[in-house]
Amino acid sequence: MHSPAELLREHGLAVTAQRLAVLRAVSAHPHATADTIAEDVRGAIGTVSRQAVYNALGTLSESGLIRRIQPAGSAALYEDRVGDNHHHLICRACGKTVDVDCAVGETPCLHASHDSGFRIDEAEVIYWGTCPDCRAKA
Amino acid sequence: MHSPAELLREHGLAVTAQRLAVLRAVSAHPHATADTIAEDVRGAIGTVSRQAVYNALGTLSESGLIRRIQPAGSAALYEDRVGDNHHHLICRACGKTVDVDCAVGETPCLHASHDSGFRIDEAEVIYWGTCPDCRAKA
DNA sequence: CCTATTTCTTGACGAAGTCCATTTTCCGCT
DNA sequence: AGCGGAAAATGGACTTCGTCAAGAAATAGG
Repeated sequence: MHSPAELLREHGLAVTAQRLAVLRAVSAHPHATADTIAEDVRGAIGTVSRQAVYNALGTLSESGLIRRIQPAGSAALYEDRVGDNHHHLICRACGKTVDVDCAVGETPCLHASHDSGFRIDEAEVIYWGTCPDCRAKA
Repeated sequence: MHSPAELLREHGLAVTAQRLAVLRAVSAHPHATADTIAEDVRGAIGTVSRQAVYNALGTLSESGLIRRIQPAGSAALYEDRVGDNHHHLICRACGKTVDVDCAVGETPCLHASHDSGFRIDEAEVIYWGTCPDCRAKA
């Protein structure tokens, strides 16, 4: 088992209160925006600059400790569920975002029909629809 | 065969020089940004307000005459290839975007493993990778 | 404990897009 | 053709999300 602090060190990152708080916040609020994360972090450690939050989220994403998703028409969202090739289902009406496992198998759509010579490293899948609540309202 | 003007009328939209020019521009530059479209339109009809371009692109997208894709880290792109469930392959380095047909079949990933009660209307797939040119440079 | 490096803070800046009030254009009707 | 109401375009201010950059502070390793 690794503590969050150890996790950071293993990735060559300095351990700071801000980063730890960001990690915790992402874990506590899956699919939250940078803004929401910042608020949570402020509640936890008093004050953080917006830039520190963006830095932390960016660095942690690059290190693979968290994952960033950027759905059309909204700010970027962050989650701590990484390494398991899952996708997202987003409500067009209210923005509610839920995880979905891939329908097809291990690495679902990881192979395009024709790769045009590209070296593909990720297949990003977003399902768009209407959530039960918003369907009820309509 | 439908002329562009007829196409607009059929969708209950007024026919304006701006819209026609936007349609032509999208057709001429697949995967272009609103900005590029605006420039092309200016070359064609002299002058357009930015807002008119955004309006046209938005309206045409809603009517299904063009399609908008919003890749992470770049402005929205527009294309006129619609109705054939195809996806996109984008180079992380240079942003080059190419169409790919779905690997799995007709409506490829259109069914998530568990829909959480959502009514899903679209599966958006973006493959990320490195294009041949950028691989050569590296 | 001391220094070099990394990280955080602050504030200005930038891109992409939206809002809104006004003017212009389109389109069905006569 | 000409007219009147609806739809669309214009121009400009404004938001939101995010980046850049310079200096201050905290971290890590000897």
